[in-house]
Amino acid sequence: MVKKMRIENLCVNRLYGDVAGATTRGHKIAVKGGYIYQTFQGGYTLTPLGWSVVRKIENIIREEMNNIDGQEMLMPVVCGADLWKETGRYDSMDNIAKFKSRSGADYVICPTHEEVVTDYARSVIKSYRQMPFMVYQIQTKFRDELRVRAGLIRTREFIMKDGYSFHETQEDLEKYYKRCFDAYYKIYKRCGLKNVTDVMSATGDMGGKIAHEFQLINEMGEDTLYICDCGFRANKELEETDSSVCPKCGKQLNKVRGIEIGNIFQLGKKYTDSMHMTYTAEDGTEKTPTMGCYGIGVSRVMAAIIEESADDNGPIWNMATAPFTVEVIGLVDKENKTMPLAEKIYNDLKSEGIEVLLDARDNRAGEKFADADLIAAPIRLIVSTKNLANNQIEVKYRVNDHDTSDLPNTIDVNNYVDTIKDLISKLS
RNA sequence: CGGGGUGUAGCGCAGUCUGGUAGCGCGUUUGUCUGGGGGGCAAAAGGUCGCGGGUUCGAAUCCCGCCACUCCGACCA
Repeated sequence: MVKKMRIENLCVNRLYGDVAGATTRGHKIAVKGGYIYQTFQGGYTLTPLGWSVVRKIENIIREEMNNIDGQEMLMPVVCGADLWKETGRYDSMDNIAKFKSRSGADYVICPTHEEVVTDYARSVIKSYRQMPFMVYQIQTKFRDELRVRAGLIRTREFIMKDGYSFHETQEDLEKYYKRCFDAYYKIYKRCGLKNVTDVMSATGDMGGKIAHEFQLINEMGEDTLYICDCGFRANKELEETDSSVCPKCGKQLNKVRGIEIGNIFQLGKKYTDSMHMTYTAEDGTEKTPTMGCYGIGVSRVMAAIIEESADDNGPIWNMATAPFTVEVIGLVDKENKTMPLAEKIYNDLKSEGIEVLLDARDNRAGEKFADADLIAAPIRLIVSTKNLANNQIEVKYRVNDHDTSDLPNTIDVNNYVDTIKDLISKLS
């Protein structure tokens, strides 16, 4: 899936002026850069640019989930109401969108998939030998939230990675829970998120006893976190009692804002009990498995990256998440030497399997640079008469997870492919 | 769902109070000059002024109803 594109054909609308209704920096940039387009209140179209970022985040998540033995699958978005009535959540959850078919049957648009996955698992699992296992999916969810906020930070429709594990014992669940916990930190790091922490959280609609949220500490966050020097960390819902004192050590709690970018739960037997999922244990008796679930708001992660890493001109991706690896900009010259060379570099990089964007428009430099900042390819090549006079191509970097001070500012016009491949690996 | 706000050209807005033939900036198209951080000049295209009803000789403007969007709150990946 090698992506290459001329900028004028990229079906994305970058804005010049103000973005009406955007309250956070990240929301503004996401709209201004043309990553997202609001289709309705709480529902965004991911443009070719935004979707390519989301796909990269998804693939990072896939790799890390597969690394902890997760098995990817896909469940239906819409579900008959029966499964939800089995657990009682059809009536107890407020944000389920419900509708009736023409024949009058009740349906829900799944806000999460515990019921659906448990129904599947109980049809598959007969023996203790089949456990433990974890299945996950990356899929669109819909929650009829009362209020939306800040672009992709809080929407009604969103993309979520949801994983579900099944175990014989609480000990085994806890062991796996820890593996997943660690995998989450790897995911966020690979996505380029920096200020991530975990807090104990309330279990809410999901049920169970133990739950953790992964939070990006950021002023724009809608969650309030309480953090203590002794290591105690909790979110507001859990720690709403005497909010100023740590329940562990008695010291003063620090209050910070966070964007929730993941949530994991030790569910216990809430679903397996109510949905009568059993297996035959080693001793021959029928037993009920215990369960964990693991969510990441994928589209929200993209929003969180922009919220955390951006300058006044646009987002700052890393190599793993940027929509293009390299952008080649040809600056107009009278002799018409720069554009043919820009085209050649573009084609050469393309055939090397590098995701590359070409800006060879007959526009002024300022506009091209502004667009480049919004698209934010980590490596920017500028072909101009100025540097061509010395047989050089200028190179600029847009990353914040690597020191680029030792990297070259120009590249020899006769040997750019190897140099660029080397730069890509250095910045990855 | 409560309380505010807004709907006028692709985007951002003025005009509404005080009714009288639809405006500005940016973008788009054409020409031209320019050419390293969103440039200049000239011309052109583009609107049932959110929708429905009412008042009036005449409604973007006044009245009634509806819808959408948005901000703050309650709710949550």
